[in-house]
Parts: sequence; structure tokens; C-alpha cells
Amino acid sequence: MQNINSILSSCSISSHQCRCFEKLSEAEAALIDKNSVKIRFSKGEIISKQGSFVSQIMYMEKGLAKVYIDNGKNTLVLKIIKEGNFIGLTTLSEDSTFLQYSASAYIDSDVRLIDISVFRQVLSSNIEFAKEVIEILGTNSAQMYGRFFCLTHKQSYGRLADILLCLSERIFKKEEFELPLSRKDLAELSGMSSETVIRMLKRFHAEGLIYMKGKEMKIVDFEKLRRISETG
Amino acid sequence: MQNINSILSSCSISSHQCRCFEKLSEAEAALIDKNSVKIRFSKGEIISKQGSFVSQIMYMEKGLAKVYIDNGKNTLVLKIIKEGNFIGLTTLSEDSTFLQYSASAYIDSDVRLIDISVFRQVLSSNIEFAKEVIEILGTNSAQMYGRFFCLTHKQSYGRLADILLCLSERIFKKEEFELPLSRKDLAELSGMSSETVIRMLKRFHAEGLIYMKGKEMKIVDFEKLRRISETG
DNA sequence: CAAATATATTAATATATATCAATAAAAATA
DNA sequence: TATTTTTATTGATATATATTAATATATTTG
Repeated sequence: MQNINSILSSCSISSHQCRCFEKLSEAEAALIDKNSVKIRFSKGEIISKQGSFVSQIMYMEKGLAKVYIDNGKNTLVLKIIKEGNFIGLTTLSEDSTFLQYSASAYIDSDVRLIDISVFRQVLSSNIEFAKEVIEILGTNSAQMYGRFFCLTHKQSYGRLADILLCLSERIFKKEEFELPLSRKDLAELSGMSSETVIRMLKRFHAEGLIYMKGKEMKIVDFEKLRRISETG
Repeated sequence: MQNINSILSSCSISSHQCRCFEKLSEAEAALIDKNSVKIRFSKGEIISKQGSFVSQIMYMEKGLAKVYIDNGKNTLVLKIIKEGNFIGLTTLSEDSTFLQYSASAYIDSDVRLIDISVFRQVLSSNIEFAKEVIEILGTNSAQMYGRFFCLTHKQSYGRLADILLCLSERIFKKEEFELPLSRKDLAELSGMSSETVIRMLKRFHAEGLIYMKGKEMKIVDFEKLRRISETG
């Protein structure tokens, strides 16, 4: 039995396993390989900048990055990208000549930049590949919808619980981890100020839901954290 | 020269013209036609309900509807669907067995329900159709990102300005119109309480940006309204 | 290592917006 | 048309969270 709240999480990372490159023929794989470059971005470096011209499709080979929108005053992290995911496929759309969002690396990351016209060409010749792209776009939207709802209608406490669970369960896959994100990063993810993040974390710690010391984090009580995520 | 703020609107209706059915062969069009039904929904009726089993793709032939998420306490309208648009293509993804959102009609509407397996079948056989679907999904995400940012980081005043501009420019294509949405509908669209909507509308009216009498609406000063949309 | 810089923490205060409650107006129904 | 129900409006109050500012702690750099 599926609960409606289970789809409503501020979690921002895709759980979808990208399988599209498996669908390529040898020739297609070679074509993509020939028309792409692998670039290493250091922690904190900007991978792509909002407003710039779209000329490639970016694929995260190794690392962790954020995709975000910034209006000069506020920043909203749309999603976290881990290895094996595209930084953005929405740019495939003919309408989007300019990048709508920026991306930057949380940790040292290897990104493959694929020429967009070559990518489109392969898309036109390989229907299995295209279907996989549809799959990715659909999953991405679904994720975004849940996150959208939470960031507009859940309160801070629940939103932060979501993010902590997301980090532990989907990104590090451990209950204990060294956080590569700053408090400000957490704030951009959960749509609140960094001061509020700190206060909430402190409260979680005091209530025994997490253990925290600087960047060290440990989820102590998953159950209660999930309940907070659900009740707001 | 493109301004970054121009992409940041809470506007919730796709400006993308769906062209996917044009790509079908006669046989494919017939197949889809044979495996679909047209249903008329009256104003206020629920078209589909969050949590239910996904078995068809819904296409708005005529009318106006909202696609929304509801947790029993709050409602967020994800987008407005007008004629010539899909109510949701994200359900195409194999992952989504259950509907993540509900839809209901703002006005009397004709909706075509297409069997999802037939839709997928056509997708597998016609690459131009698949590419068009990718186009739609990409445009939808882009729209959603802008809206997401606005609803989390713009204040009410700017968000409501967005919605009014959206209604006038994209939906009714007139500066004067009879609003088929209630104040509560506006609230769900702009992510605030209906009381706040009323107060903001009153203020717009007092400041001479709009003229309003009950459900009659007229945009008086587009320029100022746009400035409010941009500055917050 | 010391100095400089960036990040984290804490507390006090401000504020936008929700909530609550009461009334008015409009729409639906008998 | 009168009655009931729903929607809109208004004002008073509550509250979550941002903002500001000051201090402490890390981290980076010379």
C-alpha cells in the first residue's frame, strides 16, 4: 500500500539509474566519444553558468554537483547530481538556447561534455536511446514536483529532515558521513537561511535525532526523522 | 539581449505548441484514435486523482484545467493546462505506476484519454513523435524550474503579478477578462492563502495596476506589473 | 606558524504572511 | 422569491522564519 506522503519529499537527487548509454551501438558510442571531452572540476568550481549559450550536454562521470538558479539575491538548488546522471537534459529542447540554471561542483568531479548536435543526431537515429531519455526526463519531473510541493508547503523542520535523509540514504548510503556541503549549501537546498539551518540542526541534535560535530553527521533516529519529514 | 529575470516567472502555463500528433502516420493516428476516448468534464470536476493507477495519457482537447498536488492540508497547482497540451507526460516513465498529481477542470473541458501502452507503442515506432515528446518534457521542466524558484524566493506581491500577467497574456490573450478561477484557485497557484490574494489584489487595484470587480479583471498597467514581477 | 579570510554560531529584532473569526456578498437550491 | 450554501472580504492576532549584527571557530594563505 502506497502512502501519498512517500512521494512528497524535498529530496533532490535522482534515484533513477541512467541506462541510456547502454542502448548505443558501437558506432554511436564512438561518435559520442569522439565529440565529447572529459573535464575535471575542482571542489567549488562552476561547471556551467546560467544565461550562457547551450552547446553541450553535460554528464557527471564522477563526483557531486548542484544545479541551481540564482537571481543575484537568492539561490535555489534544483537538484543534486551524482555520478551517472546528466546535469541537464532539458537543454535538449530546441526552445532553450540559453542555460536556465548554473551548476557547480560540491567535490572534485569529472564531467563529460557532449556536443549537443551530435547528441541530437544520435537521438534521431536510435529510438531506444530516445526512450531512455524520455524516461530520464519523466523521472526528473516527478522528483521535481515532490520537491516543489515540499519547499512551498512544508515547514523548515520537515524540509531539513528530508535533506538529511536524502543525503544519508541516497547519496552517501551510510548513516554516518562527512558532509561536503556547507550550512549555506544546506540552506539553498532546503529553501531557508543558513542561520535557520543551524538552529534546526541544533534542535535535531538536542532531540537525539542526529549526532553532529562540525561536518561530521550521523543519523541516529531514522524513524523519528521520517515522521518529521511527513508531518512537516 | 536576454535578461535573466525574464526566465523567472511563476507563470504556470506552457507556451509550447504541442506538435507531436502531426508527426504520426495515418495508421498510427488511427491506432491512437481507436484506443482513446474523449470525455467531457464539467467545471470543477476531477479529471484524475493523485494516487490512482496510471493507465492512460490525458490530452486536453478543449478547456482549461489545473494539475495539482494536495497533501490534505495544502494544495499546490503545478501548472495550468489549456487546449492542445498534455495533462501529464511524466507518467510515461516506467517508474510511475501511480499518479503523483490530481487534475481538475476550471471550465467545461474535453479530455482525450489515450491508452498508455498504445502511446508507448507508437513512441517506439516513430522517432519524430518521440523527439516531440522529448521537446514537450524539456519545455515543461524549464517552465517548472522558473516557477519553482519564484514560489520559493519571490514574495507574494511579485508572485501574484506573475499569475495575473500569465492569465492575461498566455491564457485569455486579452487585457480584460472574466476570471474563471476563484480566489482560492489564485492562492493555490501563487502559493499563498486566499486572504493574502485578496489583500494583494486590493492593493493592485488601489495602486491602479489592475481594475477589478468580482470576477471581472483588467490589466491596466502592464509595465508596472512587470516591474513588480521582476523586483519581488 | 601567524595572519587573513571564510564559515559557523548565537542572540535580538523585524516582518511577511498565515491563521482565526466575523461579516458581506454571491451563487446555488428549494 | 426566499433560503441555504459557498465564496469573498475585512480586521485582529499569531508565528515562522528572515535579517542584522556580533562573536567564535575553521580554513586558507603568506
